[in-house]
Amino acid sequence: MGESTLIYCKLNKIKQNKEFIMYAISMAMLLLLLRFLEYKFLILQNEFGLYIGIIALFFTFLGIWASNKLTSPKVKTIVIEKEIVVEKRLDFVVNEEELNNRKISKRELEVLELMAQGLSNQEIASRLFVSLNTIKTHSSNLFQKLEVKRRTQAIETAKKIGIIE
Amino acid sequence: MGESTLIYCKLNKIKQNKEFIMYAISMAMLLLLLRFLEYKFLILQNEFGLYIGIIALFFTFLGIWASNKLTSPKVKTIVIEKEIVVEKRLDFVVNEEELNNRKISKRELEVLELMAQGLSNQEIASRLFVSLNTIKTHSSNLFQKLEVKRRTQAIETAKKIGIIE
DNA sequence: AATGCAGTCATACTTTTGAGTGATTTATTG
DNA sequence: CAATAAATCACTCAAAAGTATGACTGCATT
Repeated sequence: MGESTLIYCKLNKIKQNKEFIMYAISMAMLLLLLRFLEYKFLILQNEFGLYIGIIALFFTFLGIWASNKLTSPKVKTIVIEKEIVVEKRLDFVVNEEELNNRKISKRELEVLELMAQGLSNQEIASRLFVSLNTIKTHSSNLFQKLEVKRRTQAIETAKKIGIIE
Repeated sequence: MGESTLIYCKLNKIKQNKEFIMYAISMAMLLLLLRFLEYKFLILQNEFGLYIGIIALFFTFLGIWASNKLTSPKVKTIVIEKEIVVEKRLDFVVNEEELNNRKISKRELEVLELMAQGLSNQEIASRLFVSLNTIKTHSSNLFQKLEVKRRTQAIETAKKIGIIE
């Protein structure tokens, strides 16, 4: 009786109850088959039936234990690829080299940025608290430095060479 | 001797040699222990030794089989996060919805694109083999549909709502 | 002290852009 | 067939953009 509780505990520990119940039933049937064979071929005496059963049980669980403990576990690996879209515009940095090469001043860059936002010269002038003529001068100088003729081209070029976002 | 080669073949088939060699050794020792017990307690006769061994082997492999076949495999889910840097310009698709909602025609869109490239109205007219006045009409209509006042604003808005690159 | 540069502003002038209006032609669609 | 939308063009007028030139200031470098 002490043995059966120990077996029960082991079964609990393994935690695959359903399969082991099925297995226990098949095992019990095999034992019955053996008992039947005892009488058929007169190989065993009655008093040794229990002993054979214990041997069978012991080696069965030894096999289970060996398989569970010494065998590397079956692992089914499912690889899920999760796509993460990275926005490119987040890490915008001003191309300092172009600014230096073309000698574009801070003020000119300011004007260029407001231009790209679609402001008129008058609006830029008001925003920066200077006269309309000053903005015209700045933009004229800008066009020369960017080698363009119009503000739309200036915006296009400036974005391409990376001096505005 | 036929038995041991059979066992060896089965062990080979299972392909977990090292653990099963250890197991085989421990099993052999247990059989020796049982043989020792045979003489100690006089439970078994010599002629049944082979029978006991077969029973032990059979139930051992039954246990191994049961453990391997009836055990559900452990599912290991590996989530691989795959970073995809999206070039904003590469996968550009025209926002058809905005075009339809604002009722911007094909020709107007053409003019808008050339505008964004920095062309003047006269240059656009020459490019499309139409008169300057036609381009003016197109751009005027565009500005109304985009709810802007200037071409620079038109470009800005058009890019934002995704109707041009 | 002299030089150079960025930033400012002005004046005069030309070109481009844009608003407003109206008209014609050509498909397409109900 | 009539209605509609798209595309075309013209004309006028006003506003904005852009060119060219010169000048003044403050600041830093030489």
